[in-house]
Amino acid sequence: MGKNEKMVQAITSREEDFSRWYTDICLRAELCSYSSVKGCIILRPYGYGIWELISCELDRRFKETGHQNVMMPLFIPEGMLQKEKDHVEGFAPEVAWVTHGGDEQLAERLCVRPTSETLFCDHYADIIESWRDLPKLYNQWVSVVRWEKTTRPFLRTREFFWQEGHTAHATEEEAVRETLDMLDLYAEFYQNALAIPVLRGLKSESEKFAGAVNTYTVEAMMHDGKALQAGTTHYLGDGFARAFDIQFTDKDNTLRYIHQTSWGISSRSIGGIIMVHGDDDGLILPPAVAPYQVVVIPIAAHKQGVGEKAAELVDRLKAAGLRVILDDSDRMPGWKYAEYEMKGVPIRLEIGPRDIEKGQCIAVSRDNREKRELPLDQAADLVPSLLEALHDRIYQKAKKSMESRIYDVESWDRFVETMEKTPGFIRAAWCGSEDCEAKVKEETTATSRCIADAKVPGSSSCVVCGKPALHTVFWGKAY
RNA sequence: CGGGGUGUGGCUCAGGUGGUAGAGCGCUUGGUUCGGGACCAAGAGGCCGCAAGUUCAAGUCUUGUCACUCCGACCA
Repeated sequence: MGKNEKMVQAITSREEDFSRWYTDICLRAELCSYSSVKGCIILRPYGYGIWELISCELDRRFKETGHQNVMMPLFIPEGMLQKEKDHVEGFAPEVAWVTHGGDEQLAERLCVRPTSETLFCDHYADIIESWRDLPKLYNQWVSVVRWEKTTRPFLRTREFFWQEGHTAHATEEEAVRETLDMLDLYAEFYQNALAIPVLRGLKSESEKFAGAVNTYTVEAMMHDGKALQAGTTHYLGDGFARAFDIQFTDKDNTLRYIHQTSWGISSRSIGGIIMVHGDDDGLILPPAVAPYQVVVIPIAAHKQGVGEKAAELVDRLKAAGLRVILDDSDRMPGWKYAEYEMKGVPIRLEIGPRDIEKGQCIAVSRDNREKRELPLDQAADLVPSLLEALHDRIYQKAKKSMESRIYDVESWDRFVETMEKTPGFIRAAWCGSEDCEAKVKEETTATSRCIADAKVPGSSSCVVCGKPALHTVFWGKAY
C-alpha cells in the first residue's frame, strides 16, 4: 500500500526505464554528484567508500602476486605519446591537451594521460639494463582522462579512476603468463569481491587495445542483458620496447627487447555493481565492498535502555571487524529502512524494546528481506555468516541470470532475431573475418565481446557467412 | 558528432494572450512521536541555466550558448 507506492516513487523502476533507474541510483544513493565539467563526476563519501574498498581488495591481490605500486606523472609530452604508431592512432581522438603554462604557450604541448603505457616505457628504458632488472611488476592507482563525447556516471566519464598495471619481462612466455594470470585474478576478484560472474576470453583484432598484440577481457552481463567490459589485460609484445628502445642484456650477453603487459580495472566496476545487483528499491552491495556492511536501527530510542543496548551491539560488531553504522537520528524507523535499502547496506539490525526484553535483535538481509532473530550475545558471531550467505545468493542469482541469457545460435536469421528480441549474449561460431564482425555490428549494433576458450560443440560454420569457423565468440550489445 | 527531451528555492513541479514569483516535499528551531517513509507550531531560503536582443516592462517573446538526459555513431 502506502509502503509500496512511496518506495517505487523514490526511484524509477528498472522495468520502466533502466537508464533512468541507473542514474537515479547513482544520485539518490549518494554515490556521486555531477560536477561543473561535463563527464567529470564528484565521488561522494559513499561512492568513494566503495571505490576505496575495491582498491583495497585489488591492491591486496596485486601485492600478493609480487606487484609494486608507483606513480607516473599526469602529463605526457606529445612526442612521447607518438612513439608507438598504433597506440597514438587509437587514443588521439580522445586526448585532452595542455597548451599553456600561465600565459605562455608551451614549446611542446602536453597530453593529459589517457593511459600510461608510454610513460612506463620511457621509464623502463631508463632503468632496465640487465636480465637481473627483470621482471618489473608495476602498478599505479591514478585517474586518467579520455575526452568522451557522451558520458554517464561511472560507466563513461571523461576522467575516471583506475589501476593500471604495467609489467616488463625477459621473455614472451613470461609476459603472456602474466597477462593470463592477471585475467584470472580479475575474474576471481569479480566473483569473490563483487559477486559478479564474468566471461573471460580474447578480444578480436578490431576490439583489442591500441598497440597490443593480444587483449583479454572479463565481460559481465548487466540486468538489462547488455555487456560491460569489466577489466582487460593486454599482452603488448615487444612493439613498445622497439619503439622506446627498451633493451636488456640477457644471460647469454646478447641484447634483447623486453616483453610487456598492461592491465586495468576502473571505477566503471561500480556501474557494474549497480546494474548487476541493484533492484527497484535501490542498490544491493556485495559485503566485501560495502562501506557499511551492517546498519543498526534502534526503535523507540528514547525509551529506557534502547540507546545503550544499540550502542553496545554496535561496539560488539565493530570489535568483530565489521563495518557498522548506527542510525540513532530521530527519523521514523520506516524512513530509515527505505534509506539504507536504497544505499544497499547488506544487513539491517533492528533493536527495540520488545527485542531487548527477549535479549535479541532482528536481522534483515537486503537482497531477500528475510528476517531473523539474533540473540544479542551472538550477533557479532552470526552476522558474518549472514553476509557470506548474502554474497553467495547474489552471486548465484547473477550467474543464473547471465547463463539463462546466453543463446546458442547457428544461423544468421536467428542471430538477428535473437539479438533484436532477447537481450543477452549470443554464443556463435565465427570465421575470423573482420567483414563478418563489421556486418554484425552494422546490422544488430552488437559487437564481439570475446572469443571463448572452448569451441562450441556442433557448430563449425561462421554464423554470418557460413564459411568454416575458427572461433566461438560471445556477441552482445555493450555499454 | 547527429536526433529528441529538460533547465524556475535543496528536490518535484505550477506560473493562458509580457506587468517584477508560488505550492508540495525537504531544511532550521521548539514540542509530541518512533516495530515499514509521523504530527503540531514558528521560521529560513529564488539576480527564474547563462548571454545578447525586442519592449516603458521579459520566468514568459527572438537568437545564441551551456549543462543534464535519452536514442544512435566512437570508446574502459
